[in-house]
Amino acid sequence: MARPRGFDEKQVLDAVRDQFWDAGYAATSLEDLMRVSGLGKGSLYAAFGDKHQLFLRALRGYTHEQHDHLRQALAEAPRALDALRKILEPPIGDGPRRGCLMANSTLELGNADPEVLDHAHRTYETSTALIADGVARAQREGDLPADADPIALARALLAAQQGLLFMSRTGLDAAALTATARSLAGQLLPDHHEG
Amino acid sequence: MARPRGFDEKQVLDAVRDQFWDAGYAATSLEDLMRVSGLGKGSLYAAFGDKHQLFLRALRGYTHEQHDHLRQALAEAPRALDALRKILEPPIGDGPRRGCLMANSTLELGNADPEVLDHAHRTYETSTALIADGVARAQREGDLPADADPIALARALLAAQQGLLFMSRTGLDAAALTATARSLAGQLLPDHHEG
DNA sequence: CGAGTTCTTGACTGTCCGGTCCAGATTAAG
DNA sequence: CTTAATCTGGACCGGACAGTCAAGAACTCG
Repeated sequence: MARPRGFDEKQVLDAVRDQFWDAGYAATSLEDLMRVSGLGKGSLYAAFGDKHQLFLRALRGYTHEQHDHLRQALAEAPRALDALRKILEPPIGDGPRRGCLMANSTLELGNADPEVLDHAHRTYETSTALIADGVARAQREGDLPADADPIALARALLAAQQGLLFMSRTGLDAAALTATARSLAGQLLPDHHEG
Repeated sequence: MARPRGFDEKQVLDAVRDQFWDAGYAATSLEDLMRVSGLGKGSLYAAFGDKHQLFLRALRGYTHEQHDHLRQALAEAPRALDALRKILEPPIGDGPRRGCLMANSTLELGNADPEVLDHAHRTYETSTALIADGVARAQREGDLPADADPIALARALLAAQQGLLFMSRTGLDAAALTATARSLAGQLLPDHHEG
C-alpha cells in the first residue's frame, strides 16, 4: 500500500558514522551526509530525524559494535589474558588514524551535549565491566596476580588504551607507538606464571 | 604618536583560551570571543588575525605554560619520582572537567587542520623528552629500575595521563578516578628502594 | 593646542548551514 | 486502473557566522 524504502538503513548508518568519524560532528554538514549516504535531505530527516539524532544513532551503533567485538574476543580467547593484551595492541591501522569515535565525540561535544556525555559514561561503565570480567577470569586462570582489584585494573587498561589511541592521533610514528604499547602492556599485564 | 592599546594581550589570550577550552573551536563564535575578551571584531582582527590564527596563539600559549609547569615541577622536586607521580595524579579539579586543551583540539581538528596536528606532535615530543629526563634522573636516584627505557616509560606515562584525563571527561566519579590513577601509578611507577 | 597616527566600534556583506516543505515518483491494495 | 499511502529529491527559508570596512575616538608628539 505504499512505496518501500530505497535504501538500507544499516548501510546509511555505517556511511554516516564514517563521515562523523572522519570529520567530527560540527565539521560534518548535511551536504556531506547526503553525499555519503546517497539520500536527499527529506529522506534523511524522515528516516532519522535531525542531524543530532542521526549522529546519536550512528554513535550508539558504533559503541554497540565495539562491545560486541570485545565480548567476542573474550569469549573466543583460550585464555582471558590473550584478549586483554589485544586491548593494548598498538592502534596502527592501514587507513587514516581517526581514533575512537566515542572518544572524539566526547571531547568535542561532552561539555555542551548531555546526551553524548551520558552515553559516554554508560559506554565506559559497560566496557569496564566487560574487561573486569576478563581480568577476573585471567586471575582464575592464574595469568594475573590474584590480589589485584579487577575493576581498578580494568579502568587502568581502558585509560591506557585511550591514551594509546590518542598518541596515535597525534601522528606518533608506528615504532614509537609499538614500543609504548609494549611498555604499557608489560607493566599492566605482566607475565605471571602460576605459582 | 598614536593611541595606545586599551587591552592587555595576555589577558585577552587567556580569556580566549578559556573560551576555546570550554566550548571547543567550532562551537566558539566570534561573538563569544568578543564577549570574553571585551574587544570588538575589528580590534581582534587587527591584533591577532582571523579566528584560526587567534586560536593557534592561544593554543601555543597553553602548551608553553604546560611545559613550563612540568619543567618547574621536575626542577623543584627533591626526587624526580615525586614529580613523575604528579603526572598521574587524578585530574579532579574544583571547576568543570574540561580536560586538556591540546588533546581536545587535536581530536576535534587534527584530521582537518595540519597546523594543529603538527603542533600536537611537537608538543608531545617535547613532553616526552621532559618526562624522559625525569625518568632518567629517577633511575640515577635509585627510585626506578635502571633497566627501563626512559623514553618508552615517558610515553607510557603520557598515554596514561591522557587516558586519565579522558576518563575524567566522561564523568567518572572522583573515587573511581582516584582508584584508577593509583592503579596506574602503582604499576608504572612502582616503589623501588635502592637495592 | 593642533595634527597625525593608531585604535576601536559596530554596521554591513556574502556565504553557508540546518531544517521545512511541497510536488512528483513509486508502490501496494482494491 | 484507480486510489491512497509512503518515499524521494530539491527548492526554499530564516538565521548565524566569519570577515570587511569606514567613520569616529583617543592619544602622543611637536
